[in-house]
Amino acid sequence: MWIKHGENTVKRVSENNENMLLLVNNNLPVDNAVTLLGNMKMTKKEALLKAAENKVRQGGYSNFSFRELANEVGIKSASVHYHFPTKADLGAELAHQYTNSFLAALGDPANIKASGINPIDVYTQLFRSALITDDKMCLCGLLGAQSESLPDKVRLEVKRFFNENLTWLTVAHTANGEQDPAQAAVVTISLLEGAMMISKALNDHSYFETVTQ
Amino acid sequence: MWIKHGENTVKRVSENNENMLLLVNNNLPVDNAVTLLGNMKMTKKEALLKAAENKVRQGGYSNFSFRELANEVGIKSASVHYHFPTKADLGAELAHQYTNSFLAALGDPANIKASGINPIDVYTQLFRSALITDDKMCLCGLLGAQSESLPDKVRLEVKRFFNENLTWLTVAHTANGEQDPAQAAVVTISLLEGAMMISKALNDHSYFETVTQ
DNA sequence: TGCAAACTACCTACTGATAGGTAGCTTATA
DNA sequence: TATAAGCTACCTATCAGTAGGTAGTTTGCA
Repeated sequence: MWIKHGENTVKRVSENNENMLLLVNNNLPVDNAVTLLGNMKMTKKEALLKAAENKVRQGGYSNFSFRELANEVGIKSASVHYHFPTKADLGAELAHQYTNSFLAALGDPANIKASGINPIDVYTQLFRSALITDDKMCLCGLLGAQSESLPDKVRLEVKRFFNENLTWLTVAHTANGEQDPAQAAVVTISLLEGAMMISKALNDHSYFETVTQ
Repeated sequence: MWIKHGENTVKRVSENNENMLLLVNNNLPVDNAVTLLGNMKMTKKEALLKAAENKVRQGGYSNFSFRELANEVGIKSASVHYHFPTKADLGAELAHQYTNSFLAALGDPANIKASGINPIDVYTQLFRSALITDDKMCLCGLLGAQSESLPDKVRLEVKRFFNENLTWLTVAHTANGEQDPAQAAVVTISLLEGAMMISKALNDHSYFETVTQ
């Protein structure tokens, strides 16, 4: 079923899911076909990653399957392999993008400090919103804990998350005039990841607040 | 193959694993049949829990299967159900015993303080040996992080671990004359679990040492 | 004889993965 | 401008392997 709509073509993809509409912008490459999920516009690939993120942040790497993701996104499980050849590829790309988004949201610690704000407060706030807004663990925190059982390429991306975060925090603590910024960096990230873990385990965000206050 | 040996009967269990010997003490109830794993004497049930602990501390709750455990212990997967009706029962008992062993190893914080030792140092040392000696995560730390995806009875035991630990630490910090012992307790456990997570993720125990020094 | 602790033999559900096919679109060529 | 070739993003059908779990049976001891 095709509906012409200006420069776009809208197609109903799934018969048994009325919300699943494929919107093809005729000026865009086919590659950028987007899916309307409520108000969110995203490609199938993005939707798959988003669905996987939710699952992994609840129960770790083995908490998602190609079938589950496919059902949520409205395609068949075999088609997921078109976007991600193997599960490890999906996991690695997920951790990679998570790290990039995280760092982008943080911004430059020097600029933050220059504008009169403590970069450590910004860092803490990002962890807080990950826990409170999403009510979920840090993706790489959970994956880091189960590091030993991960495929190599996933473990490598998780390592990258922590190395990049330690670098950012070391710069931030240096800007704050800390005497041992590298140590302060490890303490900061340990405290936040740990507080997140306790809050999830006891199902009570106030533990996170107790630690960060 | 059975070998009489005094009051014991030794049986080779697995053909392709020469170390797997079943030692039945004829004076003990059959229930207490013990397995020789290297120098360790333990019942099949204990051996199953030990094998499960190793798996879970590497990759979480879904990182062990009845088949794997059975192979390691030298019985069939169906026989595991004799000791643990369901996987959730096994997981719950595992977390329960882990908590008990942990608390037993800690001892009484008041007694420790009375003998002139800082109980927080004892607590830190127990975490350190869990990480360094076993090269593994804290069982309940990993399970706590993936709390949302656990069966109810397992999640409950994990909660118990953290509640008991927070109680212990609050008593310890009170003995130390801390102004806010409850807050100090959450900070202590967050820091240690977090440091463990980072050390596992980056595969470098020195991060734990950096945090605890 | 009764019971603990295993066994054999299965089952259903689900896992990630592969092969081969197709509709609609784009690009290069004649 | 028409057509051939190739691409994207899916599809159906199927695979071997593994998951947890069950029913009924056997074994060796007390």
